[in-house]
Amino acid sequence: MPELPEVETTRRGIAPLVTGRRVASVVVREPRLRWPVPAALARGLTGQVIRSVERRAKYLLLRTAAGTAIIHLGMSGSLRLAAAADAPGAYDHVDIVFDDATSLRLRDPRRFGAVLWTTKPAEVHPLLQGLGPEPLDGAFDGDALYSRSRGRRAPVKAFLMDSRVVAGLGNIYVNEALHRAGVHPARAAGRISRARYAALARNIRATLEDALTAGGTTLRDFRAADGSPGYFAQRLRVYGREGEPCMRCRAPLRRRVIAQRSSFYCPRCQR
DNA sequence: AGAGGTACCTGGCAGC
DNA sequence: TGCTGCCAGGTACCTC
Repeated sequence: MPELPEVETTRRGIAPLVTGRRVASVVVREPRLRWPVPAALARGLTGQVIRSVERRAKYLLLRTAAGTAIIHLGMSGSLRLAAAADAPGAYDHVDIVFDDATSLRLRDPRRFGAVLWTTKPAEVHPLLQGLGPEPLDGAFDGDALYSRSRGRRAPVKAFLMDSRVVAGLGNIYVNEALHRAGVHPARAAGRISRARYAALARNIRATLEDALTAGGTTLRDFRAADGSPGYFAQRLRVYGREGEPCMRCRAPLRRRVIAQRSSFYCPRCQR
């Protein structure tokens, strides 16, 4: 579920609650996530103070003096602060317990998420190393997309979902940004002009910022760290709206699988 | 190098 | 009510 705005919403929710707190223990009830939760996580985190909570793409980074915990929410993960008396549920796989007995609790029914530990700078971790620019950074613009896209015949939708091209864009927001920019999702990435990539970059940024303002998108079960849902689902222009009229031109929206994922678009005003 | 397919795992929902 | 089949927000990894 979580794309960049949901991960960032989570980060903003937990950062003030865990920054400066000391880890007393780590409880791993189910280590079988995307990758096994390493024993080094508990060894490394215990006794450490959380210095900051940062985000790179869809990865959350809990930084300490000894190393960094890397957390990915996968498709169904969520994080919240649990009280000491709060009994864990069946999908509450990992608790990072603080010295006041509250804990940062990872819930992940589908277990596509991950919790890893690195003592090196997180930026050089294999999962983070090849990532493209952050779409909300000032440095991200259409030229970054244009120059990488030359010669690429893959659909622009697949191109934009490649985290080496731009970090953190998932299926929902790619659909939305392409609609806003008037670009057809199946168009070959290498056959889009510099000017249109500039518009696309602007619309990627605007879409993500709007979603952040709304607290993310709750389609099924996304919840922010405080349990509140995201309200961006009501503002989605194309995602999940097959057959409904395009908000711009009233033509019926279509759904089609592109790059193995559902794509929603307007056949009239996306070219 | 790039493109396309597969795999991981489980819940929710539509349709019968 | 219960069963079946389909669908899902991510992404590493494999092959061609």
